[in-house]
Amino acid sequence: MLIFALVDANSFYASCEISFRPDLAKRPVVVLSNNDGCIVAANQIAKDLANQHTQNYGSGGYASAKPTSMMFQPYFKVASFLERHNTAVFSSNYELYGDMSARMHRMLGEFAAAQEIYSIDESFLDLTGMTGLVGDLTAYAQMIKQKIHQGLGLPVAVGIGSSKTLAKLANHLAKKRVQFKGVLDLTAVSEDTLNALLKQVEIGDVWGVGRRYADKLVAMGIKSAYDLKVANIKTLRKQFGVIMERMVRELNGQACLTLEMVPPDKKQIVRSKSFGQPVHDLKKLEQAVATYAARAAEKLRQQHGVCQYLSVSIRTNPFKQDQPFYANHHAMGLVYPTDSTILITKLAKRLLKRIYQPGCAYHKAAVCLGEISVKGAMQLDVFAPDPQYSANPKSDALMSVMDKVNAKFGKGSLELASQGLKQKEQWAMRRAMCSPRYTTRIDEVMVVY
DNA sequence: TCTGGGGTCCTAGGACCC
DNA sequence: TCTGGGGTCCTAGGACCC
Repeated sequence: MLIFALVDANSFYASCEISFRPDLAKRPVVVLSNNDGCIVAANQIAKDLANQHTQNYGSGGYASAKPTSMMFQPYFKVASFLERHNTAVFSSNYELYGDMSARMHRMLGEFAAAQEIYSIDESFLDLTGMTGLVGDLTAYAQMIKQKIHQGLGLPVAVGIGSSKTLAKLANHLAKKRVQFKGVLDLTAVSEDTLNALLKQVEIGDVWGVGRRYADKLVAMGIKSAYDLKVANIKTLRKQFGVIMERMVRELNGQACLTLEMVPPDKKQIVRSKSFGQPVHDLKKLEQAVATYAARAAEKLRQQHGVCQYLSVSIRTNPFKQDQPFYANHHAMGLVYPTDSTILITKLAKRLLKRIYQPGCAYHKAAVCLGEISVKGAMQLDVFAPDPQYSANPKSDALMSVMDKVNAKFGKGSLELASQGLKQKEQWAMRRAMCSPRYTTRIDEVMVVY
């Protein structure tokens, strides 16, 4: 039997801050998002406080699957309430959290042969076959928990199960029920006990069940994790697809998901941020977009990628009822995939100009790089869409075609030409450029596009 | 006054090809 | 009765995660 452990830090951002300020341990602590917009982390004391006073500020505008009444509240709505209760409030410090996260994951990696770093504050560990080495897994997990606390001052909970979904679920219970003292090993309990525990977990708290699925499942009479475990797998498969089938199997202890020890490269890199103040001016918008583009390009180069798709979006504040709402985005494919900051920022600015409307109070901008591949592979892909041309992708003939295009229409004209083209049209253009049949018709190709 | 910033996967249907 | 059939690519939309 496979055995997975999920180690998850409690209220990670808040705990990081508390770690350096032990005097805060007995006070409510919250951490705010970018521009101090809303609450993204709250320690247990703050959460309890909020639960007692939910009616004071309602459930908030964010549709979160599993809302804790405190999380994602706009800060301004709860600021005075928090102040009355002597809450410590922090702006987010992502460098600190990133550093603490790296330390925690490094430490956790020491406790198992295999580790998957699942998120900033969660690791899956492979504990399969460890009982012979370490004996009781609950005791082992308690030891892990204590080491992390001693080393970093971070409280963590450990859930153990025979599938990732069960480990997640065990972690959830370990955090919620004080009697487990932060550790629950579902592989060590009897079937009856396991089922009794699953009955106590709301369907929406199962990993992979968001609000939409939860609503639908409840309507079908599936209200708890146990209900899902024993539900008819074929019916669910038909109605929800393969994801739900997998969840049912995982709940039954059949591991369908494996540990991913090497994080895959990103398929898409996004940099988006709301502004502290409304921005009207194109120049200022350009600055922001150029910065985001440069950061995204940096990230792209870190994974040795090149992007083939670029999009820029801007919007006004959707919460401002008294102002007209405007949101738009524009995308382009790049005939030459690139990781160049200069080119990417330049093209991003060009896209921005297409969607910018004077007179709007902009609130947010974003840059997205997509269709990312490893450098060498993408070159081949782009220069040789047909196998018959792939023998020598950088053949003299091809290069001369490109030289010819650039000479005739100016450097960068290919990017310009491909703006707004559909994927298919781009391929057609590339094929046209690569194919000896078309080399004499470059002028036509460029004119057409 | 003041409302986050990232990501992934699956599916259905249409276009197109042979 | 039954009006071809199989395959791929692309896109949009819907769901989820932290």
